[in-house]
Amino acid sequence: MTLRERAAVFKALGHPARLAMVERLGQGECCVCILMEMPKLPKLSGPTISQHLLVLKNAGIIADEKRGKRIFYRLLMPCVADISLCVGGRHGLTNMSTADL
Amino acid sequence: MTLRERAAVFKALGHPARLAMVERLGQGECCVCILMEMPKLPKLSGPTISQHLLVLKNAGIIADEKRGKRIFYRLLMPCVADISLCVGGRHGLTNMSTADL
DNA sequence: TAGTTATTTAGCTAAATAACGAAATAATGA
DNA sequence: TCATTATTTCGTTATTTAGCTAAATAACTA
Repeated sequence: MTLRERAAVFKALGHPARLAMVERLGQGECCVCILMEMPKLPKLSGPTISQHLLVLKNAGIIADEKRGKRIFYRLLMPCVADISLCVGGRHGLTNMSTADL
Repeated sequence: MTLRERAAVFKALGHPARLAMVERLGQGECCVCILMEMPKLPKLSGPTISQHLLVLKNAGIIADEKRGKRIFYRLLMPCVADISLCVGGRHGLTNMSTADL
């Protein structure tokens, strides 16, 4: 993975709406309809949410799958959910676990 | 640390030049003059480098200190250097060490 | 003091991003 | 088949970002 590609991953995470989505997806896959109702953020329109999801998908962070009328997204890089802990908390990764949430 | 602040950290890391600088600073502090000569990137002008460093500083990722004629930068969040490993490599953080470079 | 080196600040332009509403697509249910 | 629901695509606008050159600042050296 090149420097450029790594930077693209961080860039994709560099928006509050997208980071919130990724943190939510860290708990397990969910459909767009759920992501559209996350209370963490000022309510964004459907199209805007959709665009943000596309950005994350293009960076290789998430993948989508259609099931019936809905589209479900899931995290392809589980570590990015942990990264938020690292950045948000003590500044070292060693001995970190999800219990630190 | 709020969602917004965490996102700001990722945003700051989301440019190849800045990510390269952070990865370099992960090996220890250095002055701007060194960062300006990193071979990893297409050569950027001094002012451009300076602006990138300011972005990293505003995000709380690095700090500067003047010593004589030079200004030295160092990493305030050592974990961000490790993050690059996580994103670039296998997608989990457990058992990661610098040997994985 | 004047000159040199290292770095930042200011001012600008071009390109990228974020957001929206309207329209399109796709799957289901009546 | 027609309407409904879930989501994306399109077209537009406002804002932000990345890069440059020129000028300013700060610390050393002759």
